[in-house]
Amino acid sequence: MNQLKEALETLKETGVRITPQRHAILEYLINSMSHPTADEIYKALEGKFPNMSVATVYNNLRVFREVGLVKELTYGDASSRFDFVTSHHYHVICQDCGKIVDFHYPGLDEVEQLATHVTGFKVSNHRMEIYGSCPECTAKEEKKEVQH
Amino acid sequence: MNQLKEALETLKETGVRITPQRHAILEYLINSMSHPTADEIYKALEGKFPNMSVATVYNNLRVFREVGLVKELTYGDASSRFDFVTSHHYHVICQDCGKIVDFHYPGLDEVEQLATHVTGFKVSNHRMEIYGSCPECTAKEEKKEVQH
DNA sequence: TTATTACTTTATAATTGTTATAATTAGTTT
DNA sequence: AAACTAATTATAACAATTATAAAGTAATAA
Repeated sequence: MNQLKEALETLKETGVRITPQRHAILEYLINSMSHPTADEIYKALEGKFPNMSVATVYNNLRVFREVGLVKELTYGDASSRFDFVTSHHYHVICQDCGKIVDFHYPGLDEVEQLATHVTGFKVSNHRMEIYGSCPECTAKEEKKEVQH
Repeated sequence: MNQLKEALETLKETGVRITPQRHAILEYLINSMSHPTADEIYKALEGKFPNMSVATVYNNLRVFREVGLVKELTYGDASSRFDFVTSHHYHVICQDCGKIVDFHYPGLDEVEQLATHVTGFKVSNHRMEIYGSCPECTAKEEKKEVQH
């Protein structure tokens, strides 16, 4: 149940030192139900750590990613978003407002297997995202249509 | 058969002017069996168009994307790669050398439908990529193992 | 304890992919 | 041809991220 405790345990096991900053970043990632950017994390912890550098946030997010605690979701020019890894899930992303909603679905093992077979790759993982318009944005769009 | 001709036809239909630069970029995208970055395209066409600006490449790739001729694959900080849209296919990406291989697979309509149902989003499309190690890199890796 | 070493954070500079801007050129429409 | 619109160029700006060097902190060894 206590994800933070488990995460800290993982850090210990992998020999990653648990600094106050790391603790805080992890805690924030777990509690935040959103998928924050590095900058959002940085700003959120400004109160607690007035001297913390942005680089620290980036460094530690990378550390967490390498240990497998955190997933990085990249979007070209825009900021990456970071997601504390819990169970296997995908993301549904609103193309209008950028909102990200978790979407639980069994892993696409079949696809991985076929890809292995067809390409000869040693497949390790995959990424899937679903794009569309969230209910709120869809509603707004329809309102506009009516006014025309 | 002639993809370039079809693409130019699409441009005409959508009222996008066919400039020499656009023609060349499209041609390069279609003939290149790789998935070039904007910069690669820029460099490849330097000979033909010594005065062409990088901005032109970016602008036109955006135009092509908006018309649906081209797909943009974003990777966080790293350069986007651009893929001329042919039939529906996915990509298998080597995490060691970055090679991208096309992978034909029926669209994941089922997943989109479920996402629509569960999240209330108006789903328009999805993105899937498979990551792993290509045969060449796997071989290299195994060679290393033996030497240890 | 003290000395040594390795890790971490901080502050800042540098890098890089991409976009915005303004001026120029080319194409279209009247 | 004149007026208008779109496209290209050259350059500057921007924003996300990373590299670097200095300073701080913790772990280990003597």
